[in-house]
Amino acid sequence: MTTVRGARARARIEITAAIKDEARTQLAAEGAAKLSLRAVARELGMVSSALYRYFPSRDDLLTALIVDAYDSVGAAAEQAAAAAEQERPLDRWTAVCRAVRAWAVAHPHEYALIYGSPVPGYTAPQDTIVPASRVGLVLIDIARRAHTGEGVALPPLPDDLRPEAVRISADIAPDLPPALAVALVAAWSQLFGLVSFEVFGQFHRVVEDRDTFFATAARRLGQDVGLLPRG
Amino acid sequence: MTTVRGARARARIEITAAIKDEARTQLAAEGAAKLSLRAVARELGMVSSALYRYFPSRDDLLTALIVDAYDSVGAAAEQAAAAAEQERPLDRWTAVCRAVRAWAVAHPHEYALIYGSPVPGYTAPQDTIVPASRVGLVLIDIARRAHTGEGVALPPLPDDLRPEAVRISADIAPDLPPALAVALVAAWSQLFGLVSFEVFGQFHRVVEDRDTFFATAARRLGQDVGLLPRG
DNA sequence: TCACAAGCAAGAGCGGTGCTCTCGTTTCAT
DNA sequence: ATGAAACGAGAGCACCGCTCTTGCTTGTGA
Repeated sequence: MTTVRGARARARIEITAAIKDEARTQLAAEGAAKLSLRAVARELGMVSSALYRYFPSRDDLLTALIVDAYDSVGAAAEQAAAAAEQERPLDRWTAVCRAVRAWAVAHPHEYALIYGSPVPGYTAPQDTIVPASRVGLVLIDIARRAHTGEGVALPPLPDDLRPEAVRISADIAPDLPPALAVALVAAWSQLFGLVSFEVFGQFHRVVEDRDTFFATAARRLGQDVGLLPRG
Repeated sequence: MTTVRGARARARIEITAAIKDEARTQLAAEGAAKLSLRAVARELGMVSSALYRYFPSRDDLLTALIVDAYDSVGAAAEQAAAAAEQERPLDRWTAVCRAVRAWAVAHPHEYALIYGSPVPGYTAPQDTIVPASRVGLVLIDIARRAHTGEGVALPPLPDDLRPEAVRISADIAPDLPPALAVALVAAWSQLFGLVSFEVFGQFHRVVEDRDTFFATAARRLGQDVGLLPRG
């Protein structure tokens, strides 16, 4: 069995969670740059060296927070998709986009952790790869159901992009046409361009009514992947 | 006259430049997080406290680097636009996009400084606002010349977005129709979504032939702001 | 059951950081 | 020429990530 063996193991789980919680609090308050292991330990009433029993280094703590953040935004996207189950593909698409944006606005520092400049080294740890794909999978699924349902309308693929489009399609969604796969990847990154500019303040004194602006932009993004505007 | 008054003022300019150069070197080598004032001073053969005569704090040094980076990518965009002077608007658009991407790939850490997570506090210093708009101005100018020339083709503006579109248009380009202004802002942010995902590694094991992928995506972005594909 | 290994908290300490303050010295303007 | 401003050097403060050692506690296998 994989049940908790005893008080020791249970305590370890609880303390690990408490460390991550406190770290998230400091992250939200001051940002990733000022997140300090010593301050976390201090706040938890333990000495800093004790914290290294749970996370081998500061970067490992950050990696754990990154994984959690990916899972959190991924769950938000999945939940939005499920809630819009009965709606038309384009409406489900925008619902998911808005959920991602809402999560980002609510957790700006966690968003910065996963979609801002890579903070630790330069290569993402292996643990983060799967959680990082959850939002993308939701978007792919919406497109897939539109494709097998009422169909999608896409412009033709340029000749020089066809080999790469075939490769991308094989990698992320072998059942979808290459033109759709490549449009999805582009829309995926452009969605986070919209969100990043809002969260990182590039829209300051440019866009005011960001809700409405984003809703329209997200809808056009959905049309760019071929989702049809109306019956 | 504003000429240099003496050896002292000349030395100050040179030392300030040397500090920024060395800081940029360390930035390119290790990233913004590991940029250390002491290390910069050490490398320049001066003591760390002397460096504070030139930059009041580490954040001020970073701000100076941010301004320079904005100017650098802005100059690259303007240069690309000038080089494509005679081409059709859509081709000039993609030329500018490719120049921005090329700059970002060549200077990933400087790119991260300006389009990644805000590193110092949360509000951008006043000095950065004007340089930050240079790329945007280039894109606006391309659209303006297309608009007053062969025209642009844009989908209708949703009713609920019209007030905000009018506001944006008045802010950034009063001579352009609101629908065009709002499309420009969206495309602007989406362009940096594409670039950020590539520079920050989100395309790892997803997109391989990034040159071709980006070229097509940038071209479609140009069409999204109404630039016409062919005569 | 009990000894032993593993897990754990605590403390001291190392090298590094941003930043401040003081103290002579050099440069410039009056 | 003299006084003010700018400057470089050094010491020092508080904090950081991280390591090592020292005892104590917990769980386990003989």
